[in-house]
Amino acid sequence: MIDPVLLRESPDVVKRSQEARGESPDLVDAALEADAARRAAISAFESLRAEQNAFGKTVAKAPKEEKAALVAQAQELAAQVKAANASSGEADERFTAAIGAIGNVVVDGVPAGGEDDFVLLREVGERPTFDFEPRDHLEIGELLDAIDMARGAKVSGARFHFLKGVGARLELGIMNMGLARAIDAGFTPLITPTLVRPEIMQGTGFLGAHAEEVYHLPADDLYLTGTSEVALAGYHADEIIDLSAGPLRYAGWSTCYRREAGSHGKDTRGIIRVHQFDKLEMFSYVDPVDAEAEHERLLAWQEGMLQDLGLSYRVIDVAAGDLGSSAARKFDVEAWVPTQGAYRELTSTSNCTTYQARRLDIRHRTESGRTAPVATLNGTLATTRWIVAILETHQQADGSVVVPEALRPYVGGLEVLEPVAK
RNA sequence: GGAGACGUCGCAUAGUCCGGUCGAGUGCACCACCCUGCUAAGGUGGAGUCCCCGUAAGGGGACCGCGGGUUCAAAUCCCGCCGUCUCCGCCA
Repeated sequence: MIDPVLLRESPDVVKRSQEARGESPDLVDAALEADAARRAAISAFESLRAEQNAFGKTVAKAPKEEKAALVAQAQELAAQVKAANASSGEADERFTAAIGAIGNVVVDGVPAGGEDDFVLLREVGERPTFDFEPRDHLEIGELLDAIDMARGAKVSGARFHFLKGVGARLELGIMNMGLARAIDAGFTPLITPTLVRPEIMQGTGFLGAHAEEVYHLPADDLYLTGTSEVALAGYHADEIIDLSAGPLRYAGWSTCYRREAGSHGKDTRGIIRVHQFDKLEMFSYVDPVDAEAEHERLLAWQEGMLQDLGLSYRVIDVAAGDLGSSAARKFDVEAWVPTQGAYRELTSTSNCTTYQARRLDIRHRTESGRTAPVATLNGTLATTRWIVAILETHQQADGSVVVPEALRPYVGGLEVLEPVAK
């Protein structure tokens, strides 16, 4: 949730952000009213409670014979307190709902508008050209006996796949390459739970507009995570963490599960969009003043990976209307996919400022000794989908694929992936 | 799966049977000062988190795993949930 103090003192800032997102600025006024109502209700309850507490002490000290009369008086007060407590609780719930409906205040400079209103920051690397008809990633994957969609569907249904042989090695290689770099950069590796409790899923904001995307196990009331960000953010929930030595950085390794509920018929071929994949995710807890700088650092680490894998890509500053509710700014790095003649998202990095931390109650101690919410940021360092860009970019006429040099140490020194005769 | 124990202010604990004098004692750790002069001891004081009112000083409220209930009043009684531990069984 956003900072209630900002809401109260600078509602115009919040309204502008809502407008940039294409969402209603009226939510801001509604939240302000709910805030005023909540505070009035709290005050009413607290003064009654103070009276009751004082009265309770006189009852306790009173001699036995006077107690009965005092207790009778106290009963009236108790009923009032109970009612006031209930209405302050309701007012608080209404306020929480009202402020929770407001998305994070976007960072200055984020383009307004929707999906197509992103700002292109840069294009890096030569787009590959071929003197033969390039094959798409699935065709190559099948030639290499690396990707098996048919058996994935047989065993688990549509949008499930097997990675086999060099396919499996390629995925582990990318993930391990990312992990090695993350460790070099000071990240602590973390293999995370992929089933989480409702409050963690809620706290990270994934049960909002995109709740349909999330697998739920009703028998145990647990959610399957679509990214390790969920567990990584929940890791320090309800804690006061120490940032005096700099950011806390984690590299989360996990399988991710997504229902892809709203994307029937989209990207049905191959492993671009699947229900289950693996991902290595960077996650930083930082002092809010350092958040934008950390965002640039996460982006730089991502770009370093793409560059060393020899991929052509562009970086976009995602428009406000296309941000999740927690993100104040998001950069996507999209790789060129030759057979689609398009850039496809390989990584995404979001600066959630204090929005997520406030909901999960993650704080640090400031220099003055007070507590304050931290900022959280996340960014992809490797996922299954990268295989698409790697196979297509580095393919050769005979169906073989050259392994980028930087990746070779992570796939047992393989230099070229050769088609398998069936 | 069966049986039982436990969850208190950083850590360790007292308090819970017999509800009010307990937002809560003690030890350790911590911070400030004093004393002393040495790799330590002693003394005094301070210190939790969150919210509301207030420019501030200050005042008020909530918090004893979480959520309900009983009561004028709950750390203490009742119920549910979560978690930890022990034993038995079962399966790796």
